[in-house]
Amino acid sequence: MKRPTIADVARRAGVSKGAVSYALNGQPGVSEATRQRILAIATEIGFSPSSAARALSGATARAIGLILARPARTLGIEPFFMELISGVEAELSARSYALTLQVVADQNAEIAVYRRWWGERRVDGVLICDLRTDDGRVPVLEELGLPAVVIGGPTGTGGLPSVWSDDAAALVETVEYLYALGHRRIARVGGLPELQHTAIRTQAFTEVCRRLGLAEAVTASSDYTGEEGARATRRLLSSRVRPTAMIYDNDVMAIAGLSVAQEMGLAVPADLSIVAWDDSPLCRLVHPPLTALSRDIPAYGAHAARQLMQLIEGSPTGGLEDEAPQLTPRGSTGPAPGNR
Amino acid sequence: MKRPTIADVARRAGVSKGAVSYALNGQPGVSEATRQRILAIATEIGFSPSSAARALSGATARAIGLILARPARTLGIEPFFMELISGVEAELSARSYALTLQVVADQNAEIAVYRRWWGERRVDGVLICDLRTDDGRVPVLEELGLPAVVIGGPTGTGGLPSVWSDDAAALVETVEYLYALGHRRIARVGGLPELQHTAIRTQAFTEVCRRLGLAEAVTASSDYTGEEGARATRRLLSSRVRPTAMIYDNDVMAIAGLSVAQEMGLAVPADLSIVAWDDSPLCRLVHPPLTALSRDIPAYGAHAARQLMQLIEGSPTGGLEDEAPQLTPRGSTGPAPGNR
DNA sequence: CTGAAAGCGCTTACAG
DNA sequence: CTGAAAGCGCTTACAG
Repeated sequence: MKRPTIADVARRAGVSKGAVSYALNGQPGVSEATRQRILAIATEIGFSPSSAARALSGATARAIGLILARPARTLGIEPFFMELISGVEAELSARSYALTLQVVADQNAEIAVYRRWWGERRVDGVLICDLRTDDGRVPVLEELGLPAVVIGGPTGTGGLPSVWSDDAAALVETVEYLYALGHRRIARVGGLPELQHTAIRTQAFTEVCRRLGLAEAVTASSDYTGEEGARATRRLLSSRVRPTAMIYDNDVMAIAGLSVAQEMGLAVPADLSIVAWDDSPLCRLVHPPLTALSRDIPAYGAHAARQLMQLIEGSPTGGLEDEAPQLTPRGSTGPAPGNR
Repeated sequence: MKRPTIADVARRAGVSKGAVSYALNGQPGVSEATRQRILAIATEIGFSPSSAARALSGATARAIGLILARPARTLGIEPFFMELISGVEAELSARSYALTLQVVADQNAEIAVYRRWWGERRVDGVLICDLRTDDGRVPVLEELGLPAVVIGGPTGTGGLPSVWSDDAAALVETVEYLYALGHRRIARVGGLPELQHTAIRTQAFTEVCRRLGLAEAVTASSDYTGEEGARATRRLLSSRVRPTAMIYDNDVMAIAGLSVAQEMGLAVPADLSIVAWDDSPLCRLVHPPLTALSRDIPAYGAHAARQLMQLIEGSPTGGLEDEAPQLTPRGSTGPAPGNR
């Protein structure tokens, strides 16, 4: 089956190729009656303009890129990325933009792909995740002039617009909530320390603990896997004065922490309160269900995609502060031991 | 910054554009010395050939498509898709192929996107997931002549090659293992009944139970969410003669089932044995860790991608049977009650 | 081994 | 409002 081209539509409509192009793209230059006739014929013979030809004649590639630079084993277990992608897609598909996804080993590989995509004109813009402190991708994207929106921030994004949420505020709210429940020894299992949002949360944690006069404000670092979450929990719960509340930087580690607590004979929340960052269906699967910091991740992705579309279309955009994560109390948090 | 074109490379090398093209694509027609000089210049000025121009002049788009037609909420919680994608990517990136990903609401939307991609020449081929019994995508892809590999099967794929694993054999092995442990009342919480692999598993389950003389071979249907897994478990465990072992079609439902058992005061595995299909790190996070049917999902994705590459390059391919899922016993299965 | 040229299928000024 | 034509950046026969 030969794929129809614009010439086929033009011939059947008895007009020039230019007229078909104008009709399809909603440009002035054809009468309304002609436009309708052309559109009907295009639909009838199943014509879609070649994306390559369009891109080559100066229009856009109608595709954006997203690169994930995490090991496959941590990508799969975190619902975050799939939820983000589905939100991005919702925004893109409304405009028939495609999403080009790539999974790479590290940031150098990621940067190489940006350079290649730029040279190939394969994408009109990119969304970048997992912002690091002093992120090497930012200057490269700025140098290339490849439109980019950072998912994260708001600092360290150079001149790139970002879509971000106020993690510091959410962390402060969480610690104050635990403090109100009587907790005085609060520990935290943080994510990869080189990630910007980890640093923001760690700093907020340290500051609010100091302000409230909590001495033992330990943050353990991890790689988001259940194994590391369990190991960090075991270590913290084995310390001389063990914490009565723990905050985890993702749901998988929180669930692993819950298991460790149970294995060590501690009741949750009677002996230990647990809070998970990034709510997910997993948090409601376990017993007790986990108190979590919830946010609408698909919406987050959709907002980032919308900002990028704007940027590609040439409207300046200053980025967007999304809603801060909401503390959603469930069964895993309660009054501190000896405080009931 | 203006992006360099093939003409820039040709000018600096003092050759024609044709010569540059031959050099870059490893075609005969240039001397080795010239080729090396051209390649060095291309690297130096950061030249990558425009994917649009390449695609337009008859070469391939160097992209394949993958469409996921599941609701966002079930996409995120199942590690399956991300693991599959990371395996696909590993195969693609070695050849600098891009992956175009789309998330749609239903199969009609999916078919519409295939038609559009074909018309746009946006992808050279597609990978299709979640094969249904009497799947509407198969005849459309065959009619279009869009190269496609089915992830699933091996039946119901029409003339399309498929990469599949022997789910029936794995299910039989599982039931026989539970039977050997003394279980005589085994129930199953299956996935979406319209999916081909669900049907295959259900049929295998029914047959092996009949062969072993197990009367109560109930299969409950579900949508893979924890909520439905929990509901089905509650219903099955409340029946007059409750099962002593349960098999779940995904890990999330198995974890939900474990929670329900605990909530109903049943010890796992003393009162109830649990088996999860598709092992994942989640299965090792809970207590007891779940016995599971494990397979290498990234490898599965990589194999499918490789088959598709072959198909695109014109080599006929008959599909591939991947390894059957392996039963991995952990703490959630044990002797049937009264059989210890 | 190399160069000049046609052509892929669009978009978009430029004439009429 | 419409048509003829140039041009996007490649690839690939076709001459030399």
